Amino acid sequence: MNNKTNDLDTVYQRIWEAIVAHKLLPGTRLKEEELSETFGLSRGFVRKLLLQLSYHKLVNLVPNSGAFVAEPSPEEAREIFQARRLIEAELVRELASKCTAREKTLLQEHLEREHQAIEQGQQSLRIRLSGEFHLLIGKLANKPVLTSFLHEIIPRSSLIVALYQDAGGRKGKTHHSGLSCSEHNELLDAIADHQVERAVQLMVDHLDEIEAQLQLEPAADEDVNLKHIFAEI
Amino acid sequence: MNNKTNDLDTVYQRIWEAIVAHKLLPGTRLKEEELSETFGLSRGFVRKLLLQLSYHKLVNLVPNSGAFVAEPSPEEAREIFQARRLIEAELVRELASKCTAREKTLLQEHLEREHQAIEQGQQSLRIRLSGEFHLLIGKLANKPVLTSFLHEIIPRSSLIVALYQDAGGRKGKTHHSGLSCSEHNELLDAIADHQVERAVQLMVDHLDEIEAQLQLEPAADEDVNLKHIFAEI
DNA sequence: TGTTGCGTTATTGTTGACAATAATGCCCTG
DNA sequence: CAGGGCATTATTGTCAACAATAACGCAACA
Repeated sequence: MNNKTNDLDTVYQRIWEAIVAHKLLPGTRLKEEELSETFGLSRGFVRKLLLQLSYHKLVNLVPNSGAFVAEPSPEEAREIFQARRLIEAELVRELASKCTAREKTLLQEHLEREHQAIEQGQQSLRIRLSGEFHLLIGKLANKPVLTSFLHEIIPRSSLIVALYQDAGGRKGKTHHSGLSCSEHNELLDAIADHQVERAVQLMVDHLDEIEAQLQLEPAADEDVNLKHIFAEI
Repeated sequence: MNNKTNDLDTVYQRIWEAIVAHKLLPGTRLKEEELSETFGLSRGFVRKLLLQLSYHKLVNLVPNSGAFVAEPSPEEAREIFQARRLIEAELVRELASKCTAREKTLLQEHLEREHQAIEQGQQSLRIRLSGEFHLLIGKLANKPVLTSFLHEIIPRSSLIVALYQDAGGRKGKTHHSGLSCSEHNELLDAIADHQVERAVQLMVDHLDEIEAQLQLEPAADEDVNLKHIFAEI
């Protein structure tokens, strides 16, 4: 029962993967004691964990009530992608302007791992690596502030993609893993070749592509709306 | 000794004002027990408080060592302003496109309070209100994600301005309060008149103006650098 | 039968005591 | 007298018991 790897980051990642893999559905309540005995952590640690998850908007922390895995709205989803385009375009611009051979290698190695994950069918690993590619760009661009913003929204992006990609009608498109990876490859080439504006455009297109594959209908008018309507009091 | 207003937000704000007003100098250690008896809070609360301050990068939380008020580097300062230009240009663009009469009024009322603070010489209030004007723009633009980013960097901006504005040579420019406020006025007019690109330009210029008034020399080579140099181990 | 109020239970929030750790100063030794 | 190790002290980190709160179900009444 007790895995050896019970530090905060590991558990954080396990929960994150569970959420993204739809093992934990949006709205699910995460009870402190339950988590605490599942992972063999004290309740204090679980509390910290939930706090972190809530900072990243992966769970909703309601005072005196509990922690629930987040269900980002379509509006939220759209704004997340707007923010990503804004920030990542800038990061790519910076990196493409000054990308060294060493940095190119690092990006290539990362893409290689992405590729392996796809071949071996490790879906949740693939999603994580895909996100981390974008984070790596920010890191190499040497822009800690903008990159920290990315750290906040990329996990949310993953949740959004998991939620809206083939949630509704399931219109044939199962996974776009290969597409995403090839787009990453193309992007890397442009960055390494210092084709600044082309790289920027590729990044924007890439993000548009991901967003376009989501089924972001105007928002279902369920009973949930009651809460939203009266939340402003 | 025990003020009535000892909730978390209030204390957070008091500490923030102390930092920005240079009552608490960068590098100062904030001992948990000290804060706890100063504000009549339990150590647990103080811990939460410090955690929040560290999320906003106003204090540096070193494990097993303590909390120190942050000393943002010139590079950090520059990136903060770069990020602000990026984000706030977008927010202004959104708001200027769809600014209603009611929103105009809200902004005007805010500027009025700013004006009063200047007249009455309430410096720290003025700084806070000035930041809150920018946050209000984000809020009215109805972009929670981008606005949450602003919430993270505007307090840092205030700290940076306090640190670098008349820190070094003190070259005659004491305060630019009036300037900043008049720029806010001009910006408001452009937004309310739906002059989108002009408003965007005014915002960028405004932020440039603030940054230009800072003395961001390459970084003072004090003993502090030792820490930075060996921090990468 | 539907609803309102109350009592019980389950869950979160807080606190204070204790453990672990790092800073400090002292003493002992070369 | 300088340097290194050790003991002391000050400070942070953790935990477990307790308090507060909200969810739930039951029962009484209209």
